[in-house]
Amino acid sequence: MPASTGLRARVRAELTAEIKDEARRQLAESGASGLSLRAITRALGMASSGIYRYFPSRDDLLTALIVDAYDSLGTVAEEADARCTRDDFGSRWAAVGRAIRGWARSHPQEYALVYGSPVPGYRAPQDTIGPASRVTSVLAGIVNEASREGALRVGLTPPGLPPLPAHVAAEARRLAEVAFPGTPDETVIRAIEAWTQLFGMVSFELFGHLEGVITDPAPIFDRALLEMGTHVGLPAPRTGTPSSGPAIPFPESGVG
Amino acid sequence: MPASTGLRARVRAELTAEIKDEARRQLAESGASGLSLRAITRALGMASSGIYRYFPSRDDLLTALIVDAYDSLGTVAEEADARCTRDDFGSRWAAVGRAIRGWARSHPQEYALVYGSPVPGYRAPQDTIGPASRVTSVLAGIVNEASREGALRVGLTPPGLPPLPAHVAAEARRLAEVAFPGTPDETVIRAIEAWTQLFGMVSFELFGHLEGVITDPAPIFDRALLEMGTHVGLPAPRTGTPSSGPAIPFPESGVG
DNA sequence: GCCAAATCAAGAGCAGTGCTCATCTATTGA
DNA sequence: TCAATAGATGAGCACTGCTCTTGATTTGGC
Repeated sequence: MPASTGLRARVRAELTAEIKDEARRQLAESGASGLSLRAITRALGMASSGIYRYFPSRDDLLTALIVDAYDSLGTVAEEADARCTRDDFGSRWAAVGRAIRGWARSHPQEYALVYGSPVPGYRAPQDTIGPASRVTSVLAGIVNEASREGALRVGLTPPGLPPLPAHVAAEARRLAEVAFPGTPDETVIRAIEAWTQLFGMVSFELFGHLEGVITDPAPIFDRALLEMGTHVGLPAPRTGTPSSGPAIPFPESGVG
Repeated sequence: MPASTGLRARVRAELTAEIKDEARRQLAESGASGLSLRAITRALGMASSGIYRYFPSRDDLLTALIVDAYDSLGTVAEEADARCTRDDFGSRWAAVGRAIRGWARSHPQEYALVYGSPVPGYRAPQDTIGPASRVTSVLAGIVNEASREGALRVGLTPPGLPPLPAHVAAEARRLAEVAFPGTPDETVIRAIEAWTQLFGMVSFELFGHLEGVITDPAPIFDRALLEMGTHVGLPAPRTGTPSSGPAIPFPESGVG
């Protein structure tokens, strides 16, 4: 018995983890609203009322799962980025995009939990905004570093298009201050567009809106990644055309 | 007593409509999983078991609401398109995009129902794919007509980018046959990108992922619409810069 | 080592849910 | 007119989240 405050605290931490693990298992096979506190306690062999000492309500459990999901996705994105050659910005963008899609496909219910419709009557607490920003930071970081090293193509607005309206430019400047230091307004706006495009496509695929429209989303997704990277001014990947892995099959293997 | 089969059938249709109306009301204030059949019957003053003669299960009611939502959104998109000058393709694209966002903002729970995470344990039946395709058809129709009338800018892939990979081109050709007759492969793929970008941005706004990132989404959304229209080769709107209406406020007013 | 205080486990219970079923009534078509 | 059918009803089942009381354990200060 090393730590005085150890025994009880450790068994509590263990049970908390077990509850979350079982919750994740049920989430994976029944979805968010199929998650039942009583079923969890039943699987763990404890009394149904006992779980409330660990998670004061169902929403609190859900929040914990959301935080974990954001963290899991954030880690995957960061690792994918870290695996790339630092100044190959096009490849980094593509790699992170593919990592996000891969994580979403191997954790569909957790993806739905964080990027689907907000759970009814549930308002995201402050705890989630920290972990939520990790993925976004990775994507923004690529654009920022490319900008800092002069690898970004600028002057993006084509001749036929009007320049950024005042409201848009103002928003871009505000955003540049907090997340895109030294990046041109046009680039900031296009980064937002690419960001929403990326998650829009993943969500459409995961939520079934590509069914009957696109037979194999992987190559389309890769092409979109390439074109959106170009759209924000990133250079093309050096290592040739990126690939989202196997064509049709993409079981539970994905990233951890 | 005019029609022999009339009285009973009409009162049944009326009650069915009343149930859906009450369901929509509850949906708007409690979300999809807050929808309770018993609460509906309570509000309608009928026995709780009576509702099952009109909707055999909760999922069937949900399906009916989904179909109605798709139809409502489809109508709004078609009307917005119809209001535009036929050969002003840039304006049509922008108008339909803004109509979609407007409908989503005034029917957030119904939008979440159809474009959010699929409700747990619920698989979309065939009934939904027809109405679901209406919005998509409007968007595709704009690109198609522009293509047919030679208003589409082609040769979109910039010098630095590789041409469409074989898999992507094949998918584009397949899609062109069913939805984009005579439209170049590059355009088809970019239309898919613009489509997912549009709904990606609306979903991010509706589901709170723009919170703390973008203060006023309307101008950004308009700019994205403009740039994505250009991305697929549509000409710029003739009527100047489009506007998504009032800056911040956007209450329940929207489209019906 | 003792003992009050805090923590935890357990079970009963409440109000709510979707859904089924037997029963009774009202409408229908022949 | 009358059997067949559709509709309305209330009881009941199994489930849910959550509360509260009761009793057993572990803790930290003395």
